[in-house]
Amino acid sequence: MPATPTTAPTAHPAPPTGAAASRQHTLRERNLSLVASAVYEATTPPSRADVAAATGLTRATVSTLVDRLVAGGLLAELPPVVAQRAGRPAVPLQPARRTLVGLGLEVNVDYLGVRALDLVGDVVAERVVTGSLHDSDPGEVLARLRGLAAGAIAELEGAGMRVAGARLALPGLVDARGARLEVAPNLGWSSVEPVPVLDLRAGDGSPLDVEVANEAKLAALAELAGDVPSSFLYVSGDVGVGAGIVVDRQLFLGQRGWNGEIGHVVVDPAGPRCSCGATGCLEQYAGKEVLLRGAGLPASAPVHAVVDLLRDGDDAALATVQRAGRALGSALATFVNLVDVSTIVLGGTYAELFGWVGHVVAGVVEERALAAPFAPVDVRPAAAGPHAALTGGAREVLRAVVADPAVWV
Amino acid sequence: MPATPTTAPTAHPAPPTGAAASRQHTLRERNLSLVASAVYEATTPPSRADVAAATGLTRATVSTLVDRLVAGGLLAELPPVVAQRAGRPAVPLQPARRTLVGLGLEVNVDYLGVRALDLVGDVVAERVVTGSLHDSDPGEVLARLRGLAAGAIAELEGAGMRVAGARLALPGLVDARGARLEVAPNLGWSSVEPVPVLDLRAGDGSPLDVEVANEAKLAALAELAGDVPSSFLYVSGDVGVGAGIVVDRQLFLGQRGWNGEIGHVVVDPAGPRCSCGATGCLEQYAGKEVLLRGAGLPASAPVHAVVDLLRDGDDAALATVQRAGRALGSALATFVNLVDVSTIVLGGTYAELFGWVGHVVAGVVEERALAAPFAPVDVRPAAAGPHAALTGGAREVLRAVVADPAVWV
DNA sequence: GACGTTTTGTTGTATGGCTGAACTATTGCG
DNA sequence: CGCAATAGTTCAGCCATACAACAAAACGTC
Repeated sequence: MPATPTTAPTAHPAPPTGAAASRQHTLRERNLSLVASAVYEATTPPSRADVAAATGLTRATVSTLVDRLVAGGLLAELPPVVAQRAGRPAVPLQPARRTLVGLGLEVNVDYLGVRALDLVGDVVAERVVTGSLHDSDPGEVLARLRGLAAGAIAELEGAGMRVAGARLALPGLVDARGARLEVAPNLGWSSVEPVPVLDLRAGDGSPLDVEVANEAKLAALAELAGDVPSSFLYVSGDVGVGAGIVVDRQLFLGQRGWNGEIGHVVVDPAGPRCSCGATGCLEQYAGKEVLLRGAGLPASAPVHAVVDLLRDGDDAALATVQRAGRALGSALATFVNLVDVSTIVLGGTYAELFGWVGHVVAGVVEERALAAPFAPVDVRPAAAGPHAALTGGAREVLRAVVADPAVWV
Repeated sequence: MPATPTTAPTAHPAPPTGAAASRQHTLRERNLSLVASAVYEATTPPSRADVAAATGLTRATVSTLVDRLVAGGLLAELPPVVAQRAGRPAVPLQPARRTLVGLGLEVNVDYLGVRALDLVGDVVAERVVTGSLHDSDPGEVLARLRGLAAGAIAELEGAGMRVAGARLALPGLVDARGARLEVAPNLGWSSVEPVPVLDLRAGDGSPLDVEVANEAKLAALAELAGDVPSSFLYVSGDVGVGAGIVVDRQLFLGQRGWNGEIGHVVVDPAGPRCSCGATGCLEQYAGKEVLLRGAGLPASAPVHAVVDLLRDGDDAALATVQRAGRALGSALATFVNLVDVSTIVLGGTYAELFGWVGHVVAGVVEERALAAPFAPVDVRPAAAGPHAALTGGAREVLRAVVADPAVWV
């Protein structure tokens, strides 16, 4: 720019505005990513010709790109299927198995764990340890997590796989660069930089790419593995209530990745006081501990205990869950009005209680969402299993690989 | 020369299968856009060498690209300034004046109008007609707007300018393609397709690229002309209350562009009934007509009348405005928690009343926004003048031109 | 005021990556 | 068995950029 602040005149300084110049090399990187994505996102293993048709590239170009990806261990050729039509049989392509893996890490209030996924989505390693981490010591907990992760990495590399990186899910506010946890109220952590503490390394000693992210956001990404629309809202119900916004299969993060804090939406200004200082926050109606206590159970009981009470037709449990459903519905209607998505995925606690809260939430949302008459809002339970954030974190690493495969070939 | 309908990505969500193959031609288009943007966004007219340094391209490449843009009427060379240092003096580059223009159109409750901006941001044509359009007939009103626009287009083309396209701002829900207005409660319109009704054409008869968008969102874009951070929330206070979310200088639209409907956020479930069917919506506390009536004025009075009362220390006006400020603050805190931005720009009615509502809003937001302790929320009045959506619409057209200049050279 | 220095902008020539068309490979079908 | 159909490969051509040398237009300095 004209008055370039501090640019050295000699070297190749990165452009300040983020948009980089396109050279021929850029072109190849983009098309490499395009081809990788086409294979990665296809429902049936496509041939080179299929990829060419899907991307608009010529078969010649696709061939060279595919060859490179196969050599780099990102794609694999399957044995040619017996064709039922004329012509040379196609060679189906698939993401490679057991070559590159992504690591999902998580520290949450009730457990900590590691999960590794390869490019086809298979879980190739997993270690989960349960136990309360309420008001725990970050250094001590992260050291334990480091142990779990190091074990998994050693096991994976022993089996000939490369670890592409890791994502650490935490139930709190994480800064923009994915380096620093500002605060996680339910863990009792604040101002923690977990990456250097974890200090994860590959077998050859080279440091692993590790980034921290919010738990609800990574859990949202786990849903993308299943049959879900390209835009949705994921609500993670636990002790706190968080959310992830996915638009066009991509996380929307806002300015600093601190969006989706639905737990502190005002449900009723005259409601009970919340730990955040305000009154009538959603968490005071639909937080896990409030739900448990409302059903007459200790705050540390498993959610399944509430389900048992509901099955028995317990009045207190039913009333509490309905009250929570109405509050959640009201908050979600606000969310839908402000963010505009037509699918809401209820995860965590709410997935378990879906049979009892689902229709209550859907009813209130339908009533208050402005766009509902034109596009009804679909409320559904989460499809990803337990510890969804682990899967989401691992998937996120692999997504980054597919989005920029040049580094790995 | 003809106003070719552009396929450039506009303010609306891209189709799902976005990524296209990159060929050499793509490369040139991208770099052309990069160079155009560099000049367009620079604070001081940069030289070719400055642009090369900023983009990372070589001076040779920048030269050929700039030459093409100059020939196409997107850039202009300024007379070389007398250099105060050694070396051949640089030729400063600027967006071209009076060559390509963007058209902003608007139909709102109190007025309709047209405004044309050229690439340097000068207003080169304007026609605004005031008068109530409450419960008006779409066909009749759009015919009047068509007259205004056609007059402006003829005037501009008479002066040798090309019209690149137009954006029509409407106070309601607009569909994803920017073609159809679903509903605009305060106009009493629903299910309108304004583009064929307007049927705007260039002098040679070729159809103009016209897209419809929400008024608050286009008004938000108008703020980008001034000194505003790259991410902010714009709130447009009028009869209804809408908002635009800008992240990284780009509108965030959600799945279908229906986000930001803050007017129907629940402030108090026990509050008054709203026209949308629910109770206690923000609009019932901070809508323009509620404000006016609360101050003892007729609903059709200008906002300035309230300012006069406030200056005189009128108790009813003061109480009403403070109540509105608290409600708005509460809704905005929710917004900030859900979307994560640290700057709130108050526009429309609230810009005029800023001296009285600003600190009230800021106080409530600071209290309820979860991230406030780490990053205080800045609440400020809008900088763009009246009818901001007109400016925003025109700017949006020009942004699309700069983002894909290949069509216009 | 001639000359070296510095910075800008403009020539060439080289190179990398994609296209398009021709070619080979492998099947089904009559 | 020959032909049509489809998949994948080879190779010349093209296009946009990089790189390097050069021309242009200032300043500084003795």
